[in-house]
Amino acid sequence: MYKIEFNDFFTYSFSLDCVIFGFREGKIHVLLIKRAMEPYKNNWAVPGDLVYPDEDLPDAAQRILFELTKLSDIELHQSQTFGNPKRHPQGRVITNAYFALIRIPDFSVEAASWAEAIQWTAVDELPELAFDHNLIVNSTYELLKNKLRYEPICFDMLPERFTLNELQQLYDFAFETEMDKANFRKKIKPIPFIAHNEKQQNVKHRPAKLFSFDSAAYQNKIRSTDYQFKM
Amino acid sequence: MYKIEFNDFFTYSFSLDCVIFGFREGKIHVLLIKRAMEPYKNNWAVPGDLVYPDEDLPDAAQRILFELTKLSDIELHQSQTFGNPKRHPQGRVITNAYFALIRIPDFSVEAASWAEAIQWTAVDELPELAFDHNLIVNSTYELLKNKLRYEPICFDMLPERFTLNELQQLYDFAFETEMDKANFRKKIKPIPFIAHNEKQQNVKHRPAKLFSFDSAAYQNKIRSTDYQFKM
DNA sequence: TTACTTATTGTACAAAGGACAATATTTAGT
DNA sequence: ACTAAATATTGTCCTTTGTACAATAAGTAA
Repeated sequence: MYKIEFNDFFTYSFSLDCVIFGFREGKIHVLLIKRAMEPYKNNWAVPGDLVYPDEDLPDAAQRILFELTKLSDIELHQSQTFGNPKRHPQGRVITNAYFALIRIPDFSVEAASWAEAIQWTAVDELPELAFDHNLIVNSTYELLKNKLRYEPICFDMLPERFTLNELQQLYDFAFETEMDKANFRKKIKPIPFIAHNEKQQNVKHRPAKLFSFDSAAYQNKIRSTDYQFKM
Repeated sequence: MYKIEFNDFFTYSFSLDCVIFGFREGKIHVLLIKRAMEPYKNNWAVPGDLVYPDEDLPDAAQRILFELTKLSDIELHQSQTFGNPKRHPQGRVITNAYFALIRIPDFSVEAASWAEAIQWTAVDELPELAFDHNLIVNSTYELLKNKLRYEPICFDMLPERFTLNELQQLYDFAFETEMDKANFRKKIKPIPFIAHNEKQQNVKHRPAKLFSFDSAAYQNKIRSTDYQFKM
């Protein structure tokens, strides 16, 4: 295994930053880490690492995500590349952003050795981040919002079983809208769902029905018809 | 100015490839260069170059485009980053693709010193290209098709004055459709055009009227209404 | 003047989208 | 058991958008 570290001779390198999104309490959140070392010690940042010399980018993304969250087999999406020569105080580091969508309750976040703390932060309440990470997160969030429109990736953030209102909350937050409930349901009609004989628990009003995204039926539908996911 | 070259000690580097699109004879074309040197000597490739150590990516893209086409002030869009460790036979070269849209007749292409030949090739007739350039061109073309749907960038490829049929030909080619002429015109109604008192020349039938894209009116419209370009 | 070719506009119907009302199912309190 | 309160879910009307296809207009070439 390679071991790469910043040192006095460091001048040119390539890194990969993971922007990890989740959905909680009606808002899309990003996983942030508090840096335990210089530069930007004690600042919040998104988890990233240098890419090994013979490592492919998707592999590096999986590795970095796993090292941080212990999650594997997560679909990772390439975002943009950021290469401003001044973006890293210690030298030229071109970084490639990837993003992943996960279910927040599915794992417990723990600060890894090089991180002092770790936490989920709502994307509309970001603090000032290390390096150009505000730019990275915001650009990637724009990309996410775009993908939410044309790909059924919202289900990677929602619980496996969710209510249609939770689904709408996600879209209302992302698109900054307040869609009519009835019209929202008409809009999502073409999406294949599995309706469960199970209802919301612990609410003090009529509980909503729980649904799952029917991935198999979706794959089938896009293959055999000219259906195109659209929100 | 920096001078960077491949040599025996070369192991790790960062380059930028420009995918330059244009529209001609009803088809979207890509500008290809025939390499005059190893590796992949005599193979076709998209123009690219190494990024200077203190050069920002948009600057590098402008420089490389200018060196090749002598065009400046062209809007460049970032595409994807390709980092397979085996993509370059002489070492690890991570490359970032950018793309530009230009009006083919607006300049004459000339093979630069390091290129033996240069030519426009229709995107549906690409030969086998050097490195992973087929992957780069195809991925970037997918991105272009997506942007054509939501941004009025088609006008960067069309002549300043064009017929509505030429506009439709561009979209029909990109989307692999054959839209109804009448319905196409209804679809583009919201787009602000300048209608000229000028007609197509040298056609042996009723000549079509010429239009231009009204950029100022478009900017105004998206600012003051909730209009969103959509094809 | 006429045939031919493509440009441009119109009409009728279907599908999708939005505003808003009506009904249904729970919990909590009496 | 009954009622109020809260949210879930469905339905209706109407406007906008999309599609198929027909009709008309304006050039060229004999």
